[in-house]
Amino acid sequence: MTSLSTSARAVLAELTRRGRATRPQISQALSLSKPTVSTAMSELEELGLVREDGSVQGHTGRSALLWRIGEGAGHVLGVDVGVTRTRIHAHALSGERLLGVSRDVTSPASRSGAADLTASADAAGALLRETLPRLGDSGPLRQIVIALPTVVTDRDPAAASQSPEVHDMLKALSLPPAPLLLENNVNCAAVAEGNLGVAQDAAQFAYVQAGVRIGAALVIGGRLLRGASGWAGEVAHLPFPWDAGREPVPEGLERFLGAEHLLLRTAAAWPASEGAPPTSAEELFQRAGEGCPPAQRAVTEHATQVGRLVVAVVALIDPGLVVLGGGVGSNPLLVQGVQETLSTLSVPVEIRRSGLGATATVEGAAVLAREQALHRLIHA
Amino acid sequence: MTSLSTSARAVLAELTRRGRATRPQISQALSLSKPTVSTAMSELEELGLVREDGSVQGHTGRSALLWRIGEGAGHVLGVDVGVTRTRIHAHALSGERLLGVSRDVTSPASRSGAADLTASADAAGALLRETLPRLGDSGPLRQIVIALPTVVTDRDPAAASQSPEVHDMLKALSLPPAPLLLENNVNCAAVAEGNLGVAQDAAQFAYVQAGVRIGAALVIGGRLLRGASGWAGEVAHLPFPWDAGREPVPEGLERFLGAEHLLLRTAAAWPASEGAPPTSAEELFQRAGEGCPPAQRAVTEHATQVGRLVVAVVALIDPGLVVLGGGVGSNPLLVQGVQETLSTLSVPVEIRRSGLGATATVEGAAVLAREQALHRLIHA
DNA sequence: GTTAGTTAGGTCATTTACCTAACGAAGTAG
DNA sequence: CTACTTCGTTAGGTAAATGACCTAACTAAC
Repeated sequence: MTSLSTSARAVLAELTRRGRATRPQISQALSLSKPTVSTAMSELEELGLVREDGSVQGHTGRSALLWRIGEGAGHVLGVDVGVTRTRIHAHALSGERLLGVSRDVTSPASRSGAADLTASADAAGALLRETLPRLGDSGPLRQIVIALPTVVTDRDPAAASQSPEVHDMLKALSLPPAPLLLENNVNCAAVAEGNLGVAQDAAQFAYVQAGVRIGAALVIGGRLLRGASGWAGEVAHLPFPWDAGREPVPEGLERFLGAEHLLLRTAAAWPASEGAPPTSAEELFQRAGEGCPPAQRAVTEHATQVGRLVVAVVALIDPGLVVLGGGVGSNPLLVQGVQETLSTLSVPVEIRRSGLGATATVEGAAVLAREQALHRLIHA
Repeated sequence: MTSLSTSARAVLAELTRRGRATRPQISQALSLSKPTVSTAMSELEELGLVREDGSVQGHTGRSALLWRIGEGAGHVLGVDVGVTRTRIHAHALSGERLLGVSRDVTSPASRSGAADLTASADAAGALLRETLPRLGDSGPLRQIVIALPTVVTDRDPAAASQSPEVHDMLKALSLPPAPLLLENNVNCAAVAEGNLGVAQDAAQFAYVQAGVRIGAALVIGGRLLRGASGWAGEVAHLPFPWDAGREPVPEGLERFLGAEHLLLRTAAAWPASEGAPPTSAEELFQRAGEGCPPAQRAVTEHATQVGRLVVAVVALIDPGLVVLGGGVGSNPLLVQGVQETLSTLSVPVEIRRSGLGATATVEGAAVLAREQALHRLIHA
């Protein structure tokens, strides 16, 4: 493809920011003259990257044509290779969703919570092969982002597939040929919160996911903080307990704050008079909401501990906003307890609960894929 | 001043990166033609921003002239308003140091460790008035950065001086008219490590300062991570102890890891057979180095606790490199202990001790001032 | 000492990528 | 219908950067 002119790149970038826009709008936003915007737009139209889409009427004066990203710009895939369920979303480069499908991972490993990537990848691969033909003509596939429930040391699959586990997973997926990036699933969920969820207005925020496992992600100025080798946000490795006299356990926080251990602790403290203890986090929270005292005690205690993790995050990086997500973290009862724990802190911070649910990860992957594809189109 | 042309800006930026460079070097680095670089350089020379400085000989072919930032580019001031000592460094925009002076703060408050900004500002103001005339003709003063031992919520003094404490401090300083920014002292020290110290090769790193007080700073991609309201790195507010059964103390970590409490704990555990316990952190570390068992025990224990703080930093943001600084933190014995504590962690990380000493903060302030001044020259 | 080869640095016509000005087209307001 | 406003195109102009070419200055080798 011939390279775009500078002004065409600028116009394309502005158009992706606005979704739909008229040439006079773009002209004013970029401080470019009308002829310059017109020639740039023609250049983009000839490549199929933009197309006319209606016009603005009702104002005085001649009505302006509206423009948007066209079909020739192509589409992207977000793939969530999850432990219990795998999901695929396809988005056009214009931002509209073309497709969203999901499927359970049926494998013995999925119940223990251990990350059996191959089983998940098999499921995702099958789903992909059924789904891709349904996309029809949506232009070229420009980018795939795969969300993984593991630390992603190398986002570039060429480097990452030197690890046999990743290599096997990629083979099982049998992806169509397109640029590919790997990303951590918590990072993806955080991106979704920033673009589609409750953190859209925040310049920076922290995302803390509490569920079967516990993880965090940081977004600063719209960019993920990945760390020197992809380990940023892996709070499972925090020393816990952290006390002067006691030796902390490696992976201590994971064992302490994960859903499984929450249930074990709850069961241990459960009085016989209340019947059988809850067998899932959902049940525990439901019974706490119904006023069952031992369930309330367990939830309060757990919220306090998650709150201390949040305090640590806030004291270190002062995100201004913390979004709580995940099966346990997005529960309103938990959010309230976390807020109380934070009240002693002098750092100003807001807590919000995620409203995106289980699809946050795929949506984030799709957003990242679209961003990456647009970046390549615009800056190269 | 008339505005610079685009190519002149690019040439100036490249020249500040390289210090000294020839036109062909710049031409190649920026992919600009030789005539373009030459005209841009003439433009800069006419404004006094650059000047010839020797030539490169010994190579085959005609020898190229070397260029550097000139005197007309002016100079900047870094001011460290410290609790016990105040320092001022003046740097030319070329980077070379013009002046470095310091003075003790004589005030009752300085001994208790409480931040009496006014006393420090009085001392800094007096030092400034004596020092400025010595600068001679170094061109215009383009930027002042003041390092403060407090949280800096607003770097812009216009906004910050709404707080009476900051307002009084600025009044006591009676600064010459020039653009002014405030910055946290630990942040400044971290910048110094990244530009002049042991972190020059690191794309990102964390700086942990342990001394009378404890603080941290994060540098990502050459930029300070300041947080939403300037509280990033204020690890003093971390909950401690952090245990399931115990209630953490607000400001707990500060009380636990500060030098004063290290000495109190050491004295409490000091056996009568060893004579009087150490009265300063320097003495404690010296006696530990000489093989005194109770001193060694105290140092080891303290290193373990600092190590756990470092583990928390690493688990959250994976900096890849952690620089230990401050009166206590930069001691080799402490660094060793921290390294051992980190050995259980699966995140790859390197620990280095700061070699800059007590001037790190001013130097960082001067570096920030120079960066800011260059940024304004180049991008406006 | 001389000459060949290489690199620095300047001059000038040309291209590129914008801009402003002006005008017809297409809408609204009265 | 007339007056007015805004859109979008055409024509002409300009500043910045380029490529091609030349001279200057230096090194290496004979």
